[in-house]
Amino acid sequence: MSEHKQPIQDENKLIAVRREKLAEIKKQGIAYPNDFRREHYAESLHAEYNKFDKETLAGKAINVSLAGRLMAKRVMGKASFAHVQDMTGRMQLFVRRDTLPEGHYQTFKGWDIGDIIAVGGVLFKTKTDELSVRVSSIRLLTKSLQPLPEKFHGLTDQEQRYRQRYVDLIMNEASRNVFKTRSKVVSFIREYLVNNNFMEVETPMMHVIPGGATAKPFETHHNALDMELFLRIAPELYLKRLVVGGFERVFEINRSFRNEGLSTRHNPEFTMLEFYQAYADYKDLMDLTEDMLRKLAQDVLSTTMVHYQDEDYDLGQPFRRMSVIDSILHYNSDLTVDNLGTREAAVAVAERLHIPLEESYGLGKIQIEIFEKTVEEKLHEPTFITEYPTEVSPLARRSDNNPFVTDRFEFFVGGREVANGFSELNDSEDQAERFKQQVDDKEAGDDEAMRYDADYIRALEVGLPPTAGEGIGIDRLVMFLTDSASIRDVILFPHMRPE
RNA sequence: GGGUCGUUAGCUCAGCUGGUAGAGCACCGCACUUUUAAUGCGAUGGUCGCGCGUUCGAAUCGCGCACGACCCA
Repeated sequence: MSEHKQPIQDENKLIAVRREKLAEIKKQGIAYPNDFRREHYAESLHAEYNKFDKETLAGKAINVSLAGRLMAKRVMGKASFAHVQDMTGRMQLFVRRDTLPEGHYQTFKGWDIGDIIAVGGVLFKTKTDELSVRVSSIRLLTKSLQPLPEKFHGLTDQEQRYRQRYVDLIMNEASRNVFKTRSKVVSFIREYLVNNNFMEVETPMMHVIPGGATAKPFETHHNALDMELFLRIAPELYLKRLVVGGFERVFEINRSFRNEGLSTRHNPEFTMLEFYQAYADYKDLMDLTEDMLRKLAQDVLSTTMVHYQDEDYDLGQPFRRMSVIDSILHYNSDLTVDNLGTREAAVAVAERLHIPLEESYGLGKIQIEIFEKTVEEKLHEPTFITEYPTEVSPLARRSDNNPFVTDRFEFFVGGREVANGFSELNDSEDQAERFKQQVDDKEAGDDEAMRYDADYIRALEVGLPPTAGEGIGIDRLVMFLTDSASIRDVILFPHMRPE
């Protein structure tokens, strides 16, 4: 965004009035003091003292000091009520001329909604039994120049909520709660994995060869080295190098970047958990995922029942498990195994479903197209889908029973993909062949196909122990747990076009 | 990329078949010592997203553009 400072004559009158007040404050001394130290928070005061009745509370004479944003102000002549909001909640203030030093009440009356203030006083309960502070000292710490949205409707305009998230967070408790939940989700997962002997690591965000997923990368340039670099599309290949190095359980929670369209489910930068466990297979990870998500919900929501977009989901029940083929047959009663058994038959099915196909698509890719078109959105209850075709799984280990498919699963809930895991391909020769196939696809015009990563092959040649790995989209998981319809609602600063 | 809807005061929104731009809240002034969307009285506040066109006259009709929301691919 360009310079956003506006000429004074363009400012509206509300801001002009506040700027005049600020000028007056500056004239009188330090306008932005930073010597106040608070001792209390709204939420803990409510938790501790709401239970006492008026008389008991008065007898205790609890002195408190609070700071926060002035959110409401009701002046009734020589006394006023106000609400101050801190990071934990709100507290009502009872401000009387006669209990403040000379002149302070008059000053207070000139303050605006949105100003940051500090107060000191004694707790009491009003005649409606609301815990409040009888204010005996009051200071302005930061003058707010921008008027906040109207108190009743608040800020409802989606665009402004995303662009001015700071205002959204001031005005909308629901929005604050989403991001508090998000923070808890990440903390819980970190703790869960660390408790299971996983080690948190950080791997490069800027890649010479973008790998670990099929997606279009963002390109950038290193000036000193004069070379092209890519923002990572996944950390996968580096994390497996670490397993080669002997860190047998590693995880990373961080951003990846994909140069794709924006939608309610896609932001160009998004947060992924990836973790890798040696001497484990994809079934072990399904078990881990199920256990982790169940405990996550219990920890973060205090229940395994999740309400998402008008439906209830119970993460306490065992998660369903079915193969790609079985799921297609389950949701397409008109199809049989034979309809999916050969490329010709599958093409016929796809064409009937109006799925656009490319010449290069093999049977496995076509099966997945049919799966995505007819099954994915119907996978509401928690479900693991397994046996993904090798053709669409260039980094996954082939199944011992059927080399057409891999030891892979994806996890769906609420009709959305949330996790993707598999037994890792640790046969360096097979991996080299698969990279070559990807390179061929790329040359044939698939700009999402992977590149050949020779160092990764060398690492596999050093020897990757039998390992399983998984990625979980944190944004989508948080959407599910916070009943958010759009990924923008769970990203503090979602990508927007410049104003 | 396609479709639908939206953009009017700081915020939330009205504004009919084209005829001088409205409300509530906020803000400013006055009154008010237990209010909580405080109340009462008074005043102020607009590039109607941007551009072009039709018209005597456009917030309103048409075309284009920008930004956003939702749906579809």
